[in-house]
Amino acid sequence: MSLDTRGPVRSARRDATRERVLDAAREVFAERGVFGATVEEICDRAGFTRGAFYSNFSDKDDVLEALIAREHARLVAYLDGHIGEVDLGIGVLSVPDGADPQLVVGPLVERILASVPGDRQMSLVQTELEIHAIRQPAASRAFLSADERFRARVAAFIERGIPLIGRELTVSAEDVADAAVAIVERSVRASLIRGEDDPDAMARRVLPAFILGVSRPIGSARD
Amino acid sequence: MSLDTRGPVRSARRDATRERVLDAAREVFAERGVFGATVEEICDRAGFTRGAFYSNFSDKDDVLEALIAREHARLVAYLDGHIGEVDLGIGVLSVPDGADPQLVVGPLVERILASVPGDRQMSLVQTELEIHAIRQPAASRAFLSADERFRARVAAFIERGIPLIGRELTVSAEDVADAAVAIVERSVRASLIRGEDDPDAMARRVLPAFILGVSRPIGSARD
DNA sequence: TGTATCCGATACGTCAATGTATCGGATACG
DNA sequence: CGTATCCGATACATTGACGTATCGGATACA
Repeated sequence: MSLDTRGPVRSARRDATRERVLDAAREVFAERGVFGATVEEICDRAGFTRGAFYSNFSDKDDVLEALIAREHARLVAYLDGHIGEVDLGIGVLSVPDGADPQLVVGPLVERILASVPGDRQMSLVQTELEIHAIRQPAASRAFLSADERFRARVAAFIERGIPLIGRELTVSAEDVADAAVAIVERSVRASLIRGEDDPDAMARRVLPAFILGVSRPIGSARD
Repeated sequence: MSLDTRGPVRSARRDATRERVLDAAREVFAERGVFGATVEEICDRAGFTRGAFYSNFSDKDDVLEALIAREHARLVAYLDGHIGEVDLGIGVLSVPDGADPQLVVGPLVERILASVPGDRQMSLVQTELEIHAIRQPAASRAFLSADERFRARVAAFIERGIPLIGRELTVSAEDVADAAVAIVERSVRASLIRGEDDPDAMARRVLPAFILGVSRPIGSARD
């Protein structure tokens, strides 16, 4: 009469095949879109038959949910890791009072961009998950709250970072986060569309000016 | 032995049903994605049977191509019309030398945003067409060049507009165009995801600061 | 080593979507 | 008013994707 608290089944083998299926699902969702993806193609790419799939997931929506969770977890882990690094960077950069702000912001942007994954599949999956959330809000609660937390994290980072370069925001950190993310994402997508090599090129050129535009030197209050 | 120069068949009736099919295709591509869309659903929404469809288009790729062309034509027409209006607006706004730039840029941004269509279906279709171009570059030459021309037009508008408010760009007009479009698009999508009412809210708050950030008063040259 | 359990593979029925071939009503035209 | 043409509807064969039921090899454990 063991209590048997097992919810979803657990085993090394099972976890491994779930991972392989999720990897494949990521590819297929990226290339074909959520609705265009077929269970069959996911299985092919994973090197399994559909038997394996249905033994691990109930249907396409189920993998989608699992994938959203995994993507979010990865993204946050990635951010946390690299934003840690960036924080260190800012410490190193710390501002000689009255220095040219361009010269401070440039390297900072450089560091941040270097820590952002800008590959094709990432871009496609994120976009696909986002527009799926617009199409099917009910089916994407997970994405919604994940997105919210991601945004909060970026905003918090900005809020902490700006004072470290001797400035203060003139626009809410959330809005700055949204806009900055928008610029980076579009930079990546534009480079993919136009077949350019450096995904961050546009962001690198624009972000410094943007950051200066939404902030002012500490103490120079207007309004 | 009439020369018979007719390329694609033309008739009022034919054109009308093609339009209805294209409208339906737009809906379905928006809601299901290009790969997820089925000819059947397009026909259902258009109120036709598949017979009508195959009499007018050879397959899904064919409608897609036609839709890309139509969307681009519409967008450009829309831009031309409304950018004309905005030009007038700038004339009216023209700057009292040395005025607070915020006060000049704010209303300008307001005008521009008012002339941007930010509805759900537009946002979904544009995004879908864009990521389809990334997935299938070969199949999307049309979108590619259309996108290029659109971008050039926005850049040209910015290049003309900035001096009219007494400033000059410190970043290329193309980059500013890319980033501004990115911000507006994300503003719309974010409001859709979060179920907010005003699609342009974020853009309205951020764009003025952005524009000031990528420009400087004429004559205040640095570098 | 023997045995129970797990889990991926195989096989099957079902259904939806495709594209073609054909039909028939409407429209254009003499 | 009659006839030819156009074009959307109908019918059909085919394919591919789905989900279930079942089988059998591998792994875990005594």
